[in-house]
Amino acid sequence: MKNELLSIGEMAKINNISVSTLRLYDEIGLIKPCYTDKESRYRYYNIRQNARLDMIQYMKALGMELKEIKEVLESGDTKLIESILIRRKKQVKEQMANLNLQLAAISRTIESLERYRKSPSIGTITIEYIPHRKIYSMPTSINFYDYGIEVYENELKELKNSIIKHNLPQIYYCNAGTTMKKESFLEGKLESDEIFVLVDDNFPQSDSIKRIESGMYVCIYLDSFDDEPEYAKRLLEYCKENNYKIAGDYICEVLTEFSVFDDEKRGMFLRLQVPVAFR
Amino acid sequence: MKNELLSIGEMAKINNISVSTLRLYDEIGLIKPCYTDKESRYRYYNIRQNARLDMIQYMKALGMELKEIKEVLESGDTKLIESILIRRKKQVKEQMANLNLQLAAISRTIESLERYRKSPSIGTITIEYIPHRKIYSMPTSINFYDYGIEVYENELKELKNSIIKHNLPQIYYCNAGTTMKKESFLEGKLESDEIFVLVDDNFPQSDSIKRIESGMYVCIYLDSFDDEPEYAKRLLEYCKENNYKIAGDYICEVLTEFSVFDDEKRGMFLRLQVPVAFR
DNA sequence: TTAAAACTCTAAACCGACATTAGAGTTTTC
DNA sequence: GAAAACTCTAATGTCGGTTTAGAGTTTTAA
Repeated sequence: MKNELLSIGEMAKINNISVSTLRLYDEIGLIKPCYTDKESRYRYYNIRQNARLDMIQYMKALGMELKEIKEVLESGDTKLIESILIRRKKQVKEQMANLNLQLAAISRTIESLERYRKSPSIGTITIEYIPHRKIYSMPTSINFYDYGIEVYENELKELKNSIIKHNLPQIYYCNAGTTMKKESFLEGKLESDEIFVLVDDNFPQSDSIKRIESGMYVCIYLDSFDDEPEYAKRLLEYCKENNYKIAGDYICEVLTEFSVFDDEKRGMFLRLQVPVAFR
Repeated sequence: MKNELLSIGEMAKINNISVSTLRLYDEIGLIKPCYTDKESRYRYYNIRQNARLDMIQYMKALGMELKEIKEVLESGDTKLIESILIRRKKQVKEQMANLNLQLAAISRTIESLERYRKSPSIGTITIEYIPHRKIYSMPTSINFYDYGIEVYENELKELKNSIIKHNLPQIYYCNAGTTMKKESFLEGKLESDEIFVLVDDNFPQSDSIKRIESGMYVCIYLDSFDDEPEYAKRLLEYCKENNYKIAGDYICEVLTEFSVFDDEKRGMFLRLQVPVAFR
């Protein structure tokens, strides 16, 4: 085999890279053809240049930027590569943590959509066992039942900002809800107590994390916040009629939220629930 | 709290988003301000629009593209979201697998650089225990010792292409090496047998994967392929002088490769090695 | 030798999801 | 009423390429 020159196409082919990428690398000075015809401006490479191209591709595979690769190749400084790689390692770890959260959130969302499709119709009352849950919560500063949706939106924003401020993963910001003290519920008053988002075990521990115990709940389904007062009343009446003993605080839980139908209103699927004791 | 209008800046602030992003979303029709002043063209939002913006941010956090989000919001089709999310889930899993390989490769590279800095000087002969290794290998079709570096480069390319063709992770393409039969080595001939890359346990099983057993090796260090014949000879002589019994095939291993100093030659750190038996 | 096929050239535009900038106009605050 | 703070549009930059158009060059086959 002779010391042949390779055209850009040949060089591209044996290196599994595109011709335009090779031209780009020439342009930014990452790897220059060993010979360029002065007339035709055709680029010609040498098979020995594969070494450099391999190195470039390897560093790219490690996630380094072209600028960094160029710097490293120009300086010939192994300390520089090392510092870049150490930085990159941290980055990759962060990315992986993010992807993990994302994957969990995607799964939750798909499940939530499935549940939505198979859920009972509006107004249905059920008695369900609900496993324990974890919530990230904040006490409400105003009783939004006395005001409109705007106040609720504000409270929700504050909850979200609190998550952001504490550098916690924002991806749980679906499946929100509110609670109300058992006493208020029993009196038929609507008094918000706290606002929350459901989180899972991946969520970092903090003071704002509470556990809602598992148990039997009497539930009613609805699809708009506006109807909450009416449906909460129905729920209470149902419990009284059946002599169920209410064992804890009332929860209004967003099962699915897709404001896809209306620009301004939250398109929702809600479940109001109170724990009941049978003994 | 009144039904106030929010300026773009206020809207941006409460939603932890930039003003320019809000303008972009307006432009592409993802979320339009509920009112635009006809004179000043100032944009004004309503706090109830947070619902839609939240939804957008949530879908973005799930890794959906703006185009997809727009489609979903416009169609109001939960089936569409689901199909997008299922696709996305696969994507995320692939990305995670890639990042895992990348992380391992970065660690290997950092280690390799460290080793390079602490390694014995060129020509040093050592007797080392080397743990077992796994290699992805191909028999050489030409004895490149009889030809130049070009032939070696070609063989290396073929090995790489074989990895690509079989859809195996390319990131192992560092730490290459060659082997030679024990008999050839003993006769002082240089006859390449196979060319390989070192892989780890993450690498998928295949017919081309071989195991090199752990054991005691007599090694010599060098920094250029050109010197291999001479150093291989020294290694053989050393073994003979000390009456070491050569117990297996000769290996030429690239410990560190950084062609950062020279455009055309592989800047390398090599270790020639033969297993020896003491009993 | 010549025509066709295959290749290569430069320069510019495109991708996505924004960020930035310039220069002009508007609203709020003091 | 002035200054500060905000907002507007339109254009440009970011990264790592890919694509395209239109022109020129090299190789292949007849």
